[in-house]
Amino acid sequence: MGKCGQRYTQSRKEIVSAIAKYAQPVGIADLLNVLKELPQSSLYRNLTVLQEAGVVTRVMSSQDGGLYELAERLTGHHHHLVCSVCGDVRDVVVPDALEHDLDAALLRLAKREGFSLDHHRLDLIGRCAKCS
Amino acid sequence: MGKCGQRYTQSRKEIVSAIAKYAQPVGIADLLNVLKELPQSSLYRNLTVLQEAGVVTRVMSSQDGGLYELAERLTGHHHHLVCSVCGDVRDVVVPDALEHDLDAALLRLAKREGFSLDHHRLDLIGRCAKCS
DNA sequence: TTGCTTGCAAATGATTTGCACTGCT
DNA sequence: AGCAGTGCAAATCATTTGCAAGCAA
Repeated sequence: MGKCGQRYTQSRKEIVSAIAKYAQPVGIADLLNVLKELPQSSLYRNLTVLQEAGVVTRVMSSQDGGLYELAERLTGHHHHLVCSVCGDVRDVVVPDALEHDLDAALLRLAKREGFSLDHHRLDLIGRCAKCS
Repeated sequence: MGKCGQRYTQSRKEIVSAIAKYAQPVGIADLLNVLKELPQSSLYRNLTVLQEAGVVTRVMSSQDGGLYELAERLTGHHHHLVCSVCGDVRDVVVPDALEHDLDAALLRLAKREGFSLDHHRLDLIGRCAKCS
């Protein structure tokens, strides 16, 4: 991992690969369930470290308890389908053309507001197939 | 308000007008600070009711503690500039043309995924003028 | 008078932290 | 040796809830 003194320990590897196994953001409970021997305090601590290291990202869900996923630089840029009924979150990729137009427009907008844009976050809210 | 048996009580009016006074999403702490005589349990309870009544919306912030704002049907559709340094959230309106294209594209996308789209949420992440 | 509201205090649940200990390097 | 990582239990913070009393329709 590197820069500072963080080590890429066994636990951290396991956490990352556990998250990687899912095709969508994972909650703490699920992770604990998979990594049975890992105490939750360690999970939390490691997730924080991994976040700072830019390896994982925390996704805000309306449901309590945050969800975690691999950082975009590992998975590619994507957005989320958020089911407002069951709280399920799934990844989607929007067409490049749209993404491009969006970026251009948002950059212009941000500039006008004196805001230095880093990236954007786009969620589609609605009902998943199950909850329709 | 109406449909069910919810009443538009004094406290609720005060909460709504307190939120309305801000030009941006407000945190619980700020609200309590303005509505000094209101116990926080009542604040929480009333915010929940107001949310269900479609009057206020809860905005997820990376910082702990949610932020609240008036529902879009009262303020108009808008998005957020989120400062990743100080956590400040400010409203922005994006050009109609873009909004329109976005909606069209997202609707198509959602349909393809078997997801029934209700609305979208778009945040611009970066640094506000102060934190640049 | 029936049912929604309120306050208060206590309960919850998610996340964080202190501390002593283990393990890399 | 010296710093980073770990477990556990206790602490913290935001939010929720039970209950008895107040108020509006």
